[in-house]
Amino acid sequence: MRRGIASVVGLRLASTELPRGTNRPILVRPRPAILVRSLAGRRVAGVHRFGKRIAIEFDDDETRPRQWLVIEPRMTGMLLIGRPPTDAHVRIVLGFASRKVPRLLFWDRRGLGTARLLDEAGLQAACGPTKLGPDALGVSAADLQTRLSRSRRAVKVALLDQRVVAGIGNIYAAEILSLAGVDPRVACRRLSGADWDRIALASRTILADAVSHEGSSLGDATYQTPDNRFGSFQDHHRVYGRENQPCHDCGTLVVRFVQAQRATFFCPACQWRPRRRRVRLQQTD
DNA sequence: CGTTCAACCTGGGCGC
DNA sequence: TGCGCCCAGGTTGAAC
Repeated sequence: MRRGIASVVGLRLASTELPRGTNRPILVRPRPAILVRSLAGRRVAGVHRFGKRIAIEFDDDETRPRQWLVIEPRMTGMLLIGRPPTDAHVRIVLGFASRKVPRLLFWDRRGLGTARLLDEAGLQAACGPTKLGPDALGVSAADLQTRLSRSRRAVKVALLDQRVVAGIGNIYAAEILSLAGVDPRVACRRLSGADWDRIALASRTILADAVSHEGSSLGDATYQTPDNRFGSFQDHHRVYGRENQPCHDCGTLVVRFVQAQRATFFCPACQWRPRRRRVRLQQTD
């Protein structure tokens, strides 16, 4: 998404529109009238990604400090230079005086996304290390181990915590643990160093692979790149969305269950619980 | 500290 | 065809 909108860098804003949402408008800060005025005539100095968030950076000028429009697409939000899937649900239209890139849209069907114009301190508070852990595309086993080795949380739930590691969502948490061969239900403190090695490697591998396939475009969240290409990573999913279908590695049927109010998919044969260290009573069968 | 639940929304899919 | 449910790449805060 970030790379797809990089062509707006250097362009100057000619207009900002916030079309009325159907029911409730998406969360925009500051309120629309002020946001529009704050953005008028600004030049885009850069586009950045912090975990799942995109930050469009605007130069400072005589009256205004350097600021960042931080966009959280959440479930169905997309940044588009091309056409929106529907005319409804266009939330923000940034117009540029450019033939090549006349506009950048934030489209969000469900409207759960947010957009906030922040100064340096606000950016730090929203996207700094207190809110976001190391990026999942480059996370190391040591990063994960120092944050989670004493945690009692189930490893899949912990991987979804953006303060632990930034950028892993529900699809990729399942895919990462599948590749790593780790049971999503296991408490973090039960995992070994070798487990963390495999999880960190799987995180980097799965996300790099997903990015190169331009994401997963499935039913609800039909992701499109900013220039309207659909992702294809859904065709490479090991477990996500594959309930009752055979595991590609062993043929066992993929299981779906709910964990922290989110669907979890895993192969119960390839992703086993580690044996408890505590001695168990002998079974007398 | 960890888990569960509700809330914020729209719309596709499914069973009846 | 219509209706009611369940489900969905997310985050937050309250309650237990």
